[in-house]
Amino acid sequence: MIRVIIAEDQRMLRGALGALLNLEDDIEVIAEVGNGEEAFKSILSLQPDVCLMDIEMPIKTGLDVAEELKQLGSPCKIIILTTFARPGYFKRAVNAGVHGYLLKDGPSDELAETIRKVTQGKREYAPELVFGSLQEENPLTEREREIMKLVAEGKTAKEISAELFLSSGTVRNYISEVINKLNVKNRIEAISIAQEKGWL
Amino acid sequence: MIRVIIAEDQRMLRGALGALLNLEDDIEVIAEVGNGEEAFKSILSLQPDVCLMDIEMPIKTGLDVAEELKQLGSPCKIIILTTFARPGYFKRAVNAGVHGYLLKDGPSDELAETIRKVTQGKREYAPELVFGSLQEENPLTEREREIMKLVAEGKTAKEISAELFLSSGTVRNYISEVINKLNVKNRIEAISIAQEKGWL
DNA sequence: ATTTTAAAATGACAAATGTCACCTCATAAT
DNA sequence: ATTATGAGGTGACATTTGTCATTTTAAAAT
Repeated sequence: MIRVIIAEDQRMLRGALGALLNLEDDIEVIAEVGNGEEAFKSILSLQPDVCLMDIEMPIKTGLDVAEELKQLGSPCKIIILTTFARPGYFKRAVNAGVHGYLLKDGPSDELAETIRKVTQGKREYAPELVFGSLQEENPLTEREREIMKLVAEGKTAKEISAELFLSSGTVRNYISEVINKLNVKNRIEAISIAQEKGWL
Repeated sequence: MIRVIIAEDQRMLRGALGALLNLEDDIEVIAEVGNGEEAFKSILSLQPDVCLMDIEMPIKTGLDVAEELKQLGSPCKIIILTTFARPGYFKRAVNAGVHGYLLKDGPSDELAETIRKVTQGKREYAPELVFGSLQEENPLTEREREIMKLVAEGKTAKEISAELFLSSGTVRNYISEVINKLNVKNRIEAISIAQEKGWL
């Protein structure tokens, strides 16, 4: 019997996946949790074979949990299940030694099969990620992201400069640089693109 | 036997819900589709009793579909299933005569029960929406929304004026009016607020 | 028939934005 | 010791943006 924990903050999906997996004779869902911290705790206490884990969850992300478990040398196999095909996420997940990385856009009927493979030590990654077409790498520096987030809230260069203890000229230089990098014509388009790609 | 169609663009959730509902003896999932247009077509051709429908889907939103079906006088009961508790969405849904409005954050085990109630003509709305703050109404006119959508893409007043056959001064007047209505200081903040409230 | 209202336009003005060339300073690399 | 490199800065300039008062026109409302 393969013992599984599901960590996913959207209740409807969590419940549905639980029901779906419980249909399989060789799989048993022993817990369903809604945030990263609970996931971490219940993996330690219940010692499941596999944890199906979302990335964006309250308190701790799934990647945080995976990294901490790796440090502790936990034998629990992690399968990341997320909406996001961002290369940054994927890279971090692979480094954290996760055994699977699936997309919520993928088919639900292969899920059980993936769980079985993973318990045998195999690894399974969504083909979209392994082959090309991974979303572009975030080209913005930390500082640029920080500033663009404030820009996206509608703050002016002057306000941002006061908040970050810079001159307003410097802020405008940063924004200008971002506009240039993203190859767009103004800050609003830059916001629009950056948000769409998840770079913000 | 209650015949159900599921319209949801996230495959994993769609598949899992399908499996979940097929467990019930009195419910049969006769189709699963991934966008609004397919949903519309298959409701007309397959004549299901109930359609479980997401709002944000490719091509057509679930609300668009619900409204068109109402016009045609379709007997199919619609249950909206969405992440978003926006009052604008909810109100539009009620006006379109939908029989249910559930949140993806809600429990999955009441889903089958809701479907049964709805087929009996009852209506079921997520309590978060019925009680508590069905807050602010969208204060923007059709024209203002149209312009703000373009503004949010980073288009300049001049570009928008060319696209809508207006003068750029008029466009700026509209934007100014929106900024005033939303009580913010510039177009970017206006975008930020309007998107947050789902007014866009 | 007259008044209201809404959509669209104009012109003028101050403020904010985007660009660019060039400067300073500290730290890392050679 | 010298050279990049990167974070931060300045000043100048042309555009764009935001505001406002005022006008025109057509469609509704009275």
